[in-house]
Amino acid sequence: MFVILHADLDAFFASVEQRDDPALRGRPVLVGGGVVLAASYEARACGVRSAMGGSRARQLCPEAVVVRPRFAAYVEASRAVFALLDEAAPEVEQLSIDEAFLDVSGLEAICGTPVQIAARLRRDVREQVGLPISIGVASTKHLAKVASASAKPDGLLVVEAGEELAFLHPLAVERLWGVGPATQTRLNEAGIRTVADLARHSEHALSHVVGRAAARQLHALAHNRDARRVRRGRGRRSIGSQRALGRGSRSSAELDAVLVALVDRVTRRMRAAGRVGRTVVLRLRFGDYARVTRSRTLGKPTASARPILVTLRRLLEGARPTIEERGLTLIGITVTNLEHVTGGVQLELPVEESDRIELEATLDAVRDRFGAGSLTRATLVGADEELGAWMGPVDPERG
DNA sequence: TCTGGGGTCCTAGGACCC
DNA sequence: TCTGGGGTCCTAGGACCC
Repeated sequence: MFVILHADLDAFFASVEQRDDPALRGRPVLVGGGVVLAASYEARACGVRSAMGGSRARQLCPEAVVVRPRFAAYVEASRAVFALLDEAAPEVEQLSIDEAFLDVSGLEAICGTPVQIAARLRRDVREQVGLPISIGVASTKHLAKVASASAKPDGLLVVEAGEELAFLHPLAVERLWGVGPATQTRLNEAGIRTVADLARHSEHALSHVVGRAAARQLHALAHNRDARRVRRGRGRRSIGSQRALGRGSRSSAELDAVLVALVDRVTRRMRAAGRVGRTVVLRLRFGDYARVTRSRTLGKPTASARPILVTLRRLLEGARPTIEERGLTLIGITVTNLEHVTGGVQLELPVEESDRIELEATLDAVRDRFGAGSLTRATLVGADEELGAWMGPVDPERG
């Protein structure tokens, strides 16, 4: 039985602004003018939500103070919080700048009960970083995440062992992680409104409503089956950058300059991270807010600007008629199919028995010893062909 | 609701190979 | 000339998350 904490800073960017400027405390604060990146709880009381357009937000909450985002301050605050999280548990999985899972199983003798750990963490973050943080405690990741959302703002919610389904089933389906507007609409149209409704349907029946993969996930979650473990980051799968262009039309030279700047930014980040990528994606948004993507896969992975830029220019050229017709409001690029820069060592690990638990433990030990990003490829060579086929699902490439 | 900047994962069709 | 089944890779789009 596991005990998992989900820790989530409340209205993170807005809370940092209120911490650093006493004049903002107790007042509705919006971070970001064009689009709301974060809204303080005072602003949320008027109905403002993050990702809302700035004009709509000011209409709902005319007395709100709008501040410019200060990303450096948020990164700094996040680092300070994660330093405390890392002290609180051996296994910490960062989900985003303001959110993490902690595995506190088996720490009772040393650190106290999970509730004590969570309470201490909340106090430390408040006293040492000056920010409110909500924590959910439960036996699975998913439930801990739902619990922390229920605990907000500045709260602690524990779902006791044995009480999981009683907590989960009355909730509306959109409270589940992975159910957004589109899935919610489909489920509602099928008469499914609560998690209990979801639990009454078979996985097969759900697959007709939301597709196979989503059905499998929702069915499992509705029965509180979630075997995902807390683990340190796997390393990113893609690196990208984008730029909104506003309404006015741009010359080819201007568009090319934007493209060059984006390629420069992305390839710098790739080199800094020691990553190379094979697939280049051009992302465009038009005047009517329709979006398209165009992609090309290169012969070999790279992090240098030239081949990536040349590829993107060709893709952009292909889209020129549409751009001229509808106007362009956003250019984005993404490099995916990332690999780590090769070099380093190759290890050969003998596998004594055809036991995938053993093998996974061995791979985990390699990650622990050399870092999560160290393991880029595992080739399984068996004494007979059975082994390779049987071992396939282990999927060690995901290191 | 009139729209930022990052990401992740899934689906589906087509090309191509055996 | 017509016909299988399975697998992988690529491309495009969609949904979701913070």
